[in-house]
Amino acid sequence: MNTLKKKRSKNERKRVLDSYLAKKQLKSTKQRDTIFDVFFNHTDDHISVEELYEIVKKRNPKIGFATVYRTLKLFKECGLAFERNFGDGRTRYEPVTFDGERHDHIICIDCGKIICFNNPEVQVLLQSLAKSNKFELSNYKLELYGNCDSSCESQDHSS
Amino acid sequence: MNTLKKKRSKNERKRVLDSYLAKKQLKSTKQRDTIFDVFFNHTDDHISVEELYEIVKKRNPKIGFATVYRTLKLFKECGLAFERNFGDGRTRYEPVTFDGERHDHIICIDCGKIICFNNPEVQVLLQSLAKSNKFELSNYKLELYGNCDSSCESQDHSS
DNA sequence: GGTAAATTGATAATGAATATCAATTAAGGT
DNA sequence: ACCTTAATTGATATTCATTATCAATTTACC
Repeated sequence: MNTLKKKRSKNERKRVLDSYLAKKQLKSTKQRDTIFDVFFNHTDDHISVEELYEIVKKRNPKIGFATVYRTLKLFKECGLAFERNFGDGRTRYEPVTFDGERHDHIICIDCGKIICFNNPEVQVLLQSLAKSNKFELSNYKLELYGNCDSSCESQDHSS
Repeated sequence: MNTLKKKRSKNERKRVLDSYLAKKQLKSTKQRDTIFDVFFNHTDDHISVEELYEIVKKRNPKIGFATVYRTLKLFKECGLAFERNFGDGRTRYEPVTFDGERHDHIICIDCGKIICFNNPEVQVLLQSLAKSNKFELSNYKLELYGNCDSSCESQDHSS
């Protein structure tokens, strides 16, 4: 089931990309296909451009990093990827998920424990909030910070 | 009333800064005072370092931009300023407000326009969400990304 | 296959942020 | 007020991520 779902959204993504390329009179290339595969099959969220470049290079060492930059920007333009900036000075990208598969995080300030949650109520509220400000919501970033109950001082979250 | 409030939080901030300087054995300087005044009296939220530097320079042309960078970092360290990264590659700072005046942002992907909003409903919902995950919520980060209605392609957010 | 236009990859260039370092300045003791 | 020490400043150089440039290559369409 999980596999099926993955495959389906991969096809959906491919369609989105292809239709965007057609619309903008851009071309389908091997490099874009490779980067597409690597990016959307990568399990980690929010990968940095350089990390992605390193993986892509293993598949095809001839691909330059400028192309990776350009392609991620392309994915972003057609709504397939989201750009994130944490505090470390490098841009990260994450796949935009379809049909409510998104999740957000609660992070414990003391021990670094991270809990994922998926709350439709939040999504509805934010949607309407954007609308009342005349925005078409396409994504959002939400992180909760606080303290978890358990005695959690001992853990570390430095990476 | 508004003026009173401003004055009070300014004094509170001054106290926070002074006690931090004392604790860390740092020194009080004219440059820091100038930047302090300009930053906390500036009406715009989330000012970029360069924007702030331009204003500071008018008061004291001898202050270098490195000092502005360093001082904003200092404000951040002692909890007086938030560091924010929107998508435009430059770091922005905003004063940390006291007594629940927090606000969040909607950012236009195309033109970079930023709208602030303060929605109690969101805060209540997130509070209960944290609680149901056995977390004591102490802060959160929320940014909405989307497209604003107006023909925003023509706008520019680079300066 | 041929042609026009988009794409690529290597490299140069940009731009924000930080490091360096000699000169200056603040703070505390005398 | 002076002295001493250590922090600070400002000018400049440097780093590092990202973007621009451009000749060579590749794609799409006829």
